[in-house]
Amino acid sequence: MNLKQLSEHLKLSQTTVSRALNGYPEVSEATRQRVMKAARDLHYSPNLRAKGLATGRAQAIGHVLPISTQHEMVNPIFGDFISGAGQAYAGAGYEIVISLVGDDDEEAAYRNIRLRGSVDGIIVHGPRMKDPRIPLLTELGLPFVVHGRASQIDTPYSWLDTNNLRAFTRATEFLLDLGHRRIGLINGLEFMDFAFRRREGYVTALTARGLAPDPALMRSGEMTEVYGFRSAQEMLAGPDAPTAFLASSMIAALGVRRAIHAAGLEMGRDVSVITHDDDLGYLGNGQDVPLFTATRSSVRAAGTRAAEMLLQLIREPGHPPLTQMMEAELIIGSSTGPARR
Amino acid sequence: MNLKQLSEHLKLSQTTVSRALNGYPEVSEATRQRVMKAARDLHYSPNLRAKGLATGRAQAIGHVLPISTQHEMVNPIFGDFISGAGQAYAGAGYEIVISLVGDDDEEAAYRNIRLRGSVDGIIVHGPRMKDPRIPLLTELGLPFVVHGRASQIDTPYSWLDTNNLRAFTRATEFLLDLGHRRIGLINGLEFMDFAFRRREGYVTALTARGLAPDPALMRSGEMTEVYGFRSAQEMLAGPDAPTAFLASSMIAALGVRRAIHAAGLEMGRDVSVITHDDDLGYLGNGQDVPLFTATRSSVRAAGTRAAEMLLQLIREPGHPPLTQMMEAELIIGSSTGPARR
DNA sequence: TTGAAAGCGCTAACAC
DNA sequence: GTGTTAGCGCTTTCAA
Repeated sequence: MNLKQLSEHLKLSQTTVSRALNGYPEVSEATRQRVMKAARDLHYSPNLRAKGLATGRAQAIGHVLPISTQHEMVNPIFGDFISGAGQAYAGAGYEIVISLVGDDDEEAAYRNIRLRGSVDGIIVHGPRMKDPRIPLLTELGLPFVVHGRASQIDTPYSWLDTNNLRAFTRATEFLLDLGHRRIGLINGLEFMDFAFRRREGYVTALTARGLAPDPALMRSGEMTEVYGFRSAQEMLAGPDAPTAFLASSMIAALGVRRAIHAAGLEMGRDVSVITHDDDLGYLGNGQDVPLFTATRSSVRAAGTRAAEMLLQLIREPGHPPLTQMMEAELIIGSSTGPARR
Repeated sequence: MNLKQLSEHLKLSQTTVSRALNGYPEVSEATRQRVMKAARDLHYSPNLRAKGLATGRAQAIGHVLPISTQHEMVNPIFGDFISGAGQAYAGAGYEIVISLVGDDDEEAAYRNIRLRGSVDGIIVHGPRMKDPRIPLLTELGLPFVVHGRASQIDTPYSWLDTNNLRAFTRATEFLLDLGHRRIGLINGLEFMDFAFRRREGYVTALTARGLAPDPALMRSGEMTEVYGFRSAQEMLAGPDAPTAFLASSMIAALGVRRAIHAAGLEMGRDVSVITHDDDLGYLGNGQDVPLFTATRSSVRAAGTRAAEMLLQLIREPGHPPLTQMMEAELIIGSSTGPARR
């Protein structure tokens, strides 16, 4: 069933039917009702491609996932984020288009997204500290919102981010307050902006207490379990081993726990661990588990919010950039208890 | 830059340019080269919407995620699966469209996907045992491939699935061989097909050894850490506590480990745990961690394969259904060691 | 308040 | 081998 068929069925012109369906004021209320009813009864659903061609709007939002040989993992929160975003799009009649972009031909890929015209705006995922996509997209004039930030870019752009610096500052302070002086940092890849900011938070807290950050206690890598295990194992084997760890992901923290166990130590007695867990939001309520967390529902909320921001930018071209900071919750469970030092 | 402009620039008709670009044989090689070069130089990229309108093909594949109030989590492997699928699509020039479908208006949603014409085929995620989407899509004539299966549906359809039954049969047998007789099953929601089959595997292995499955040792729920913790805690507190656990997800297994620890027991000495981990494929190599695993790369491979299957079905309408079974790897690490009973 | 007609960017008969 | 022309399904002037 297409517009033409529907209009013939109703003995009206396509124009009138189209107007009735799209809420134009000039159709009489009677016709509108009649059209609406027929559309429903006959299961009419407009062809988005045709509509897009005619209007120049795609009625779709692109979510771009950078796929790199250096960091192969797709962030597991992606599903939750997109499900939140989907909620915002659904109301506005937008579809979601996923684009996977390798780091080899990044510029061409984004230019093509623009030229192909299949999206009206995009959400940029996984920003690096000096992400070239931001000036590029600005130049291309394609509305976009970054999920995260790029610390080394000064020109204004729209973003929504978790306060990673503050989260790690607080976590570090918490451990310092418990008396820890040697705290291992098991961080993500630090060319990724979120990881860079987390380290900044860690370093900030240490230096504020007059402690010099020790490079031997800082690791940066792709956050797998094995990475967490090896990093913690090396630190624990070294001279002046850490009495606490700050892990940038639940998975890496799993490895850290295993290393602690393998060293014959006990979590919460000999060694404390705090995890930042926005990469596994569905952990539950974190009961008894010490962590900073962006829970599933907050990741979803972030997705919805980012989508709303983007839709606003699309609706109002020329609108100045929108930004939003989300604070991470700090949940400290019993097993963090003061470590024996 | 569109076709018209490009053709004017080249002083050729749109037709010829279109043919040259799309590999039709009737253009002379010289013209084709000239056209290709100009297209590259001028950053020409065809408008997919217009192309789709003209051809009737959308050049896009839909991935449909069921969003339910009963199981809110988006499977974290989704990102990896789609990144694998994306690779297959990229080569064929397809885009990825994500649709989130609630369980309230499922039928209407799928009908609309069909009518809107924005995808040429879909991948169905998260199948339930008797999933109504399968007969519906068959009726609609929209090519589809199910990621997983629906045990209670007999009519043939295309699917790609992990051998969950076999994985859990083997895991259970492994524990039985170690001398365990009381094995707790921490399973996913059993109206989901994967969870149903996993229980079948567990039950099969027990009964084959003449053991009756004990309902007190079987749990079904959404796989959070808290769920694993509570389930294991209850079982351990009961009379005749289990000496081993089989957990359907890494996250739930985390909770199980915590419950074991809280009960004053030790993993690998008092209690063994095996995890099926296709929901967290990026765990690493599982070294020292006992688990069945669909690794990140295998999840990705599954995505690629499912996509290839779908593309074939789209290319050859009327092709009989394709099916593919993937075997889970069994990785047993040292900490599984025979339990003291 | 309604309709006729042009056009969005592209493909595909059908000529030549 | 290349060009002309008529759509694909919809929106949007312009006219009535």
